[in-house]
Amino acid sequence: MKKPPTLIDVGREAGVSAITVSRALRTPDMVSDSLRAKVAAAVEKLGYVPDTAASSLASRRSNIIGMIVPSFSNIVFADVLAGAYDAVDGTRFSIQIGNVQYSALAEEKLMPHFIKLKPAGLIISGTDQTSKTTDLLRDVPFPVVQIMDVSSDPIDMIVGFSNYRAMSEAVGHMIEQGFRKIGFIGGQMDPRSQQRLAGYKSTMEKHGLFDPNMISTTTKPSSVELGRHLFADLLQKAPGCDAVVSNNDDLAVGVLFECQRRNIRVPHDMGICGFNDLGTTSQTFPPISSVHTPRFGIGSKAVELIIAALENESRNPQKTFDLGFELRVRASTRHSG
Amino acid sequence: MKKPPTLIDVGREAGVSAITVSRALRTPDMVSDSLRAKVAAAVEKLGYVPDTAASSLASRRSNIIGMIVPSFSNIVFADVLAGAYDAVDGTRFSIQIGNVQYSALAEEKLMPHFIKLKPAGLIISGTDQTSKTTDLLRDVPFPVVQIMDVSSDPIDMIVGFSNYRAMSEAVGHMIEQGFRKIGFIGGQMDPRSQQRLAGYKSTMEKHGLFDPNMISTTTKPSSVELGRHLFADLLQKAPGCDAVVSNNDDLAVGVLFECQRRNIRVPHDMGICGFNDLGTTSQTFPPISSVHTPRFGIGSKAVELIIAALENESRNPQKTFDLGFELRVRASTRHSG
DNA sequence: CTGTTAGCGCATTCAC
DNA sequence: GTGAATGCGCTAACAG
Repeated sequence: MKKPPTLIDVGREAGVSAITVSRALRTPDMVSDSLRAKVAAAVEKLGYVPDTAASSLASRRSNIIGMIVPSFSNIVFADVLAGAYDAVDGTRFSIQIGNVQYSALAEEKLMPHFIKLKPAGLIISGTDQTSKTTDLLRDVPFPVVQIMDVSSDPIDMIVGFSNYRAMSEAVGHMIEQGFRKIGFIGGQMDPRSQQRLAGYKSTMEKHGLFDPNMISTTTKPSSVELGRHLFADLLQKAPGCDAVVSNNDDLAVGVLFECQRRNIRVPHDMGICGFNDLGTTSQTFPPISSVHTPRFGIGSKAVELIIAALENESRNPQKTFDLGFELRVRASTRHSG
Repeated sequence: MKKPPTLIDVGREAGVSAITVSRALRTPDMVSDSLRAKVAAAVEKLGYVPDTAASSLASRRSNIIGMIVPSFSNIVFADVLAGAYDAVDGTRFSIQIGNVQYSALAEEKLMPHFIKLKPAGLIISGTDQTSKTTDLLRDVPFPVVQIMDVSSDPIDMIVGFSNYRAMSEAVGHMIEQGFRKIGFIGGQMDPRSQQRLAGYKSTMEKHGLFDPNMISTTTKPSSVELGRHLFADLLQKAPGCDAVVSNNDDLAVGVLFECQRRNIRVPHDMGICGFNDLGTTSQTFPPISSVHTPRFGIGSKAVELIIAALENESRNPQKTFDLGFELRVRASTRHSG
C-alpha cells in the first residue's frame, strides 16, 4: 500500500508544477494542447485520483450535490434518486443523500451538516421546511432546489408538479364518468398528500358532492395492505361509496384486491383511481386509472438546474419548473363510457 | 454570511486550545468533565459544525461509509438502503451511495474514487466483482462488506443469505405439494438471480423433473408486466406447466394477473411462488407464497460490522454472516394440502 | 489531561 | 500560459 500519487507526483512525471496539473485537470480550456496531453498521460500512468477532501478544503466548495429525501421505502423517491444519479453520471459531481423520515425537524437538524459540506447545490423535498431551515437556506451560497411540488415562492428554485391540480383533475374525471360518492383514502399523509386531499375536497365541494365521512387517511406508510384496510374503513363510514381515489398507487391496488375479495365489481360498482402510476396499476384486472407523475424527470432536472447554475454566471431567471402530470385513464374508472 | 466558527474560535470561547477542543469532541472519554462541559457550551453558543473536508485531510480518513448498489429501481435495494441509513443514524458516520446499474465494469471504474475518499468502510453487492476490483479491495485499509450473498471466501466480510438454497427450498416445497412441471421465470438476471436459477435447476434435476424448456429469463428489469410476458412465453414453450417460480415478487404478481386473465385457477391449475416477499404477494387473491429475504437487516448489519470493526481493535474473526431466509407458504402453492 | 509543531493535498492569489 | 508562495481547518505525533 504505497502512498497514492499527488498532484506533485503527476507534475514531476509531466515535467510541470503541481498547480499547472491542477489547472489542466479542472480548466482544460485554459492550457495548451500539448500540456493537456502530457498531463493526461502522467495521470493515466500514475493512476492519479484527486483528493476531494483536499480540494474542498482549499477551494471552499465541494462537488457534492446534497439531496434530502423523506424516505427510501416510498418507491416514488427511488425513481427521483434514479433520475438524479442519472444526471450526475459522467460529471464531476456526486450525490450525498440524507434521509429524514418525513420529519421537518430531522431535516432542520441535518441542515448545518449539509451546508458545511459546501455543496454545489442542495435538493430538498416539498415546501414545508421549518422556518429555521428556510432562513438558513435563503442565505446560502449555492443553489437550492425544492422538488415534488410547485410554488410561486420557492426558496430558490422548485421542480415538480401541482399535487393539488393533479388530484383535482383525477376527481373531476371521475365525476364526469358519473361517480358521485367518491371517497378519498391516503397513507403517509405528508404535505404533498395533504395538497392532494385539498384538491379532492375542493373539486368535490365545487360539485356539491363533498362529505367528510368519505375521507379515510392515516400517517402510516402507504402499502397494498393499508389500501385494503383504509377501503374497508371507508366502506363502513360511508357505505354508499361508488368510487375511491387514493394518494398512492399501492393503496389503489389494495382497494382492487379488497373489491375482488368482496365481489364488488370494478368499475361497475366501484371506481378506482390511483396516484403516481407506479407500474402495477396498468397490469391489474381491470387496469386501474392513475395520475402519472414525472419522478425520474424531477430528479434529473433538479440536478441539471444545479449544474447549470454553476456553469452559467447569468443565472436562469426562471424559478419554477412545472413538469406536469398526466391522468392515465384505464378501465377502473370507465363508468358511463 | 460571516465566516463560520473553527476549532480555534471554539477554543478561544472555551479558554483552551483548538486541539483540546478537537479531542473533547472526538474522544470525550479522554478529557475532564469540566472541559467537556465548557467545550459543549462553546460549541452550542457558536453553532460550531466540524469541517469534514479538513478532518479527512488531516486524519487521512473519513467517516463516510461507501455503498455501491446495482440499482435504485429494484425495491430490494431501497430496503437495504433504509437499513443502512437506520444504522448510521445518530453515529458520526454518513453514507455515500454509488449506483452502478448492475455493471461490474462501472463498479470497477468507480472504485478508485471511493477508495480515495478514505472511507470508514465499503459495502458492495454480491461476489461477482471484476478481478481488478477484487485485487484493489483486498489491499485496502478499511473493512469491506459484501452483501446479498454468502460465500466461504469473502474479500473481507459478507452479509446475506444463500440465494441458491432459498430457491432450492421454494422449489422443494412445490414438488412436495405435488407440482411437477414447475417453470422458472426471471428478470434482471444478475449473479444472484443466476444462483437462484441454479438452485431451481439442481432441485428439479434431483427429482428428475428438469426440462430446459421450462425456463424463461431475460436481463430486462423485473416488473409486473414482465412477469405476464415471461409467463406467456413459458406457457408457449412448455404448455403442460403446472407451476411457476420467479426470481422476484413482481414477476409472480404478474403471473397471477395473467392467470386471472386466462381463467387459469391458482393454485389448482397453476402454482405460483415469488421471491423476496416484498409485501404485495401477501395481499393478492389468492395470496402468493414467497421467500422472505432479510433486506433491511442486511443493510443495517453491514453498517454495524463496519462500525464495530473500527471501534474494536480485535476484529471479529467471523467473516460470513448468513442472515437466512424464510419460505412464506401461502395459498398459491397449497396444492395437495 | 492538555499544548506545540508541523503538515495533510490542493486551489487561490499574485507574479511573470 | 505557467509558476511560487501561502493557507484552507483540522489532527498526528510528540512533549510536558
